Amino acid sequence: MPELPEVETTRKGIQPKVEGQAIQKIIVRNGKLRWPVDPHLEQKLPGLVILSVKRRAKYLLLETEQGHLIVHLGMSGNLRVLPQQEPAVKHDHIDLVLENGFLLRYHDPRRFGSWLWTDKPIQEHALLKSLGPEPLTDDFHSQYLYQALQGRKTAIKTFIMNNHIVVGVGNIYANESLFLSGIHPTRPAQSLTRKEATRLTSHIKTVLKAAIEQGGTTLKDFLTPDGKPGYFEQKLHVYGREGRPCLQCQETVEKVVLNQRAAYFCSNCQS
DNA sequence: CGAGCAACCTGCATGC
DNA sequence: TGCATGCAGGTTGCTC
Repeated sequence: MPELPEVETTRKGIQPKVEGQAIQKIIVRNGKLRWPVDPHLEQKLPGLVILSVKRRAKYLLLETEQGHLIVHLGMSGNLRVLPQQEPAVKHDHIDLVLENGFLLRYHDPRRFGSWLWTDKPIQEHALLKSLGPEPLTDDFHSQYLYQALQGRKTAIKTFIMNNHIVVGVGNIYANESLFLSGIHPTRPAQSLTRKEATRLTSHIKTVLKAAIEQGGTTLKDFLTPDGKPGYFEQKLHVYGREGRPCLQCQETVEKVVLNQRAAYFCSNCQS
C-alpha cells in the first residue's frame, strides 16, 4: 500500500483534520511495531498541539511544541481520521485521540511500520539524517544521479531503491521508471550513460507525480472506513505482469529477484 | 566503505 | 477441507 504517493496522499488527507488539534490521549493496543512504541508517550502527549503534518521520504512527521512523532506505514499500514466512537477492529494498533471529537487511527496487519518520538531537531534523527534527496525536488537532478552512479556495481534497480541515494522509490515505481527509461533492472549502476541517467531521473519524477495525482483523486475519501485502493493498477506497464505481453511490444514480461525484491521487465524494451 | 541478505509479521493465493 | 508453501507496497542491521 504505502508507496511514496500514498504516504503523500495520506499526509494531505489527515492534515486538515489534525493540524492545530490538541492531543487528548494516545491509545496503544499493540506497541510491538518495527520498534517498540515508547510507553512514556502516554504521559508525554496529552495536551500537546499538532502544529504541522509533514513528510520526509515515507515518514510522516507530526510536529508538536515538545517534539515530533515520526510515523512510518511499513508495508501494510494506513492512517485514517475517524469519529471517536468508531469501534476498533483487528490490527487497529494505535489511536491518537484529538480534542475535536476525532481520532487518528493507525492500522497495520504486518506491523512493519513505526511510531517514534523525538524531542531533538527532527533532521538530526538517526532515521532521517542520512537520507538522500526527495525525488520531486530540484535537489534530485540528472547530474546528481549520474555522479552517484559512479563506481557502484549494484543492480540499478537496487540502487534507485536505496534511500541514501534518493528517497521514496519503492518496488513498483523502481520497476516502472526503469521500464519507461528502457533500462534493464539488473544493469550495474555504474554502466549507465549520462543520457540514461537523465532519462531515469525524469521518469522517476513523472511516474511518482502521476501516481500522486491518481492517489489524490481516487483516494480522496480514504478517510472513510472503506479504502480498497488498487488505483494505480491500470497504469502499470510491467509491475506484477510476469508472463503477460509487454504493453509496448507484446513480448513476454519477465521476472527476476534482485535484493529479495521482484524485478519485472521486458527484455525487448529494456537493455 | 560497498554488497548481499536475514529478519521483522500477517494475510492471501495456490497447490497437493 | 486442511495444510504447506511462497509471496507481498519497506527498511535496518548484520556479515563478509
